[in-house]
Amino acid sequence: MVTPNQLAEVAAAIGEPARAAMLVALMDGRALTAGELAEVAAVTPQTASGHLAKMVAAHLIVGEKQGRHRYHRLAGADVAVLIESMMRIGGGGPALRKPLRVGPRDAALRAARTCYDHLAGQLGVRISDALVAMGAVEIEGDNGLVTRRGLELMAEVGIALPVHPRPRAPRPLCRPCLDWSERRPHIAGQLGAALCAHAFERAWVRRIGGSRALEVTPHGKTALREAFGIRTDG
Amino acid sequence: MVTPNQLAEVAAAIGEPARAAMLVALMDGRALTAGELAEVAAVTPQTASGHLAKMVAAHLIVGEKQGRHRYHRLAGADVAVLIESMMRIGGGGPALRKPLRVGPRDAALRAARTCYDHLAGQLGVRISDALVAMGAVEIEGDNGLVTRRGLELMAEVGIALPVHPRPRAPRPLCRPCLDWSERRPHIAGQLGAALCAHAFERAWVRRIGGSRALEVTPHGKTALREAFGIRTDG
DNA sequence: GTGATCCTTCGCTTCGCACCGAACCATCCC
DNA sequence: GGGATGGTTCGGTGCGAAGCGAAGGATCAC
Repeated sequence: MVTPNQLAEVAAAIGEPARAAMLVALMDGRALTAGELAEVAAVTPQTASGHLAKMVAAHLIVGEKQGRHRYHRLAGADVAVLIESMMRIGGGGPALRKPLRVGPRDAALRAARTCYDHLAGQLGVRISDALVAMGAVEIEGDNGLVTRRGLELMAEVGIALPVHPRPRAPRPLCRPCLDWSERRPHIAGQLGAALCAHAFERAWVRRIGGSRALEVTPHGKTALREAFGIRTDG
Repeated sequence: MVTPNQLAEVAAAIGEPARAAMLVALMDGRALTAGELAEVAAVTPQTASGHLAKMVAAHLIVGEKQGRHRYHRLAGADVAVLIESMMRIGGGGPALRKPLRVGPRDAALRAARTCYDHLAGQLGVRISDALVAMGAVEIEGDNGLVTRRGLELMAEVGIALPVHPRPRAPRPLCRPCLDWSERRPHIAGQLGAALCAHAFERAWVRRIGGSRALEVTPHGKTALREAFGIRTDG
């Protein structure tokens, strides 16, 4: 039998403006402190503490204590895609009224953004397409895998991946994630996270105004073309 | 800029036990009257009326007046997959604790069920695979299309589809829908709905105890093998 | 027409919970 | 040690919403 009450609990944990604001702030995959989350939600620290406890109990976020700070992040990519699909229903209007014009209206968000811990938007999809075309990864339906050639390529570029990629690992090496705006898969999983981290470390991309939107740096344009043959102008 | 408040509105519209129960009852794609929904939610009709109005305002369901009855159904397949993914988070526990064992625990639900208005579960995925193998449909990422050969095949089997399948129609002819338990795409859209309706009309399948779970009838096993070459025993 | 059924609107009560002030732990810095 | 900073716990207040009873359309059956 299914569970209507559990459904209500999860939804109720999201359905409050302050908590929703916190979740949106966590959508980029970063871990934020309780105080920072209190600020983005415009509530006092003690109120935020209660909200965070509720969301942890609902398995939406996880908290980790570090010194006198407590960092919170989304419990998983599942939560991120859940929230994105909810925003699509709420923002884009009903599917029956306006079937077109899905995705964020902000052009910058459509061009490039982070989705949980990996790259999304046109940039994410282009990288994904390029890796498929190069035979580095294979994507079929809901499953994805990194080929031997892909492992070599990542090593060349300098992206570290686990040496023994076990199947059925706690976190898959490569997993397709449906892109919100492009409606096509981009690469998530450990490979997606590693690519994203690498892009930040080498300053291929940087956040626009601390948001989820990204811009590709001039140096990044060159590096992306050399590494994966991707054109990012246009 | 993104919209935390719209997110909260949608979630709040789901996050109440009575409303969640109604949505779960509508998950099979049928349209239920306000009175029936009041019963499944265990509230009085006047309370249910208020709940239904809220969910209509949140674009989760749509209401249609017929005589003195008012039928309500989910606003779209988007809503159905949203609710399924929410139940996955709430029911299966956090993704970090038990990464395996996704999908409904009920074996019958895994085998065959309805998802909104089309077939899902092993049965749905097998039909989808068979149609792809026969060249009747093509699925690529988030897009799907019915080939000329597929139209011929449907005509042979006796499944009616719109004669002029316009691209960008208000509802796509064929759309892949990620299967909850199988984690692979099955066929939704108008073709998926037509297939499901046909399977019910010809008594290929029937509901188990009025739930979303389906069983394939002996006659259905034969018909599915003849029409699409699908084995349903095992 | 009259009665019955289905649904909605109105008024009211009650309960939950978001919010903050104050006080209380934990940790870091000096 | 003392002080400062980040978080949490504890009461208490107030708003909002879920719930039902009663009354009011709307539609069908006769």
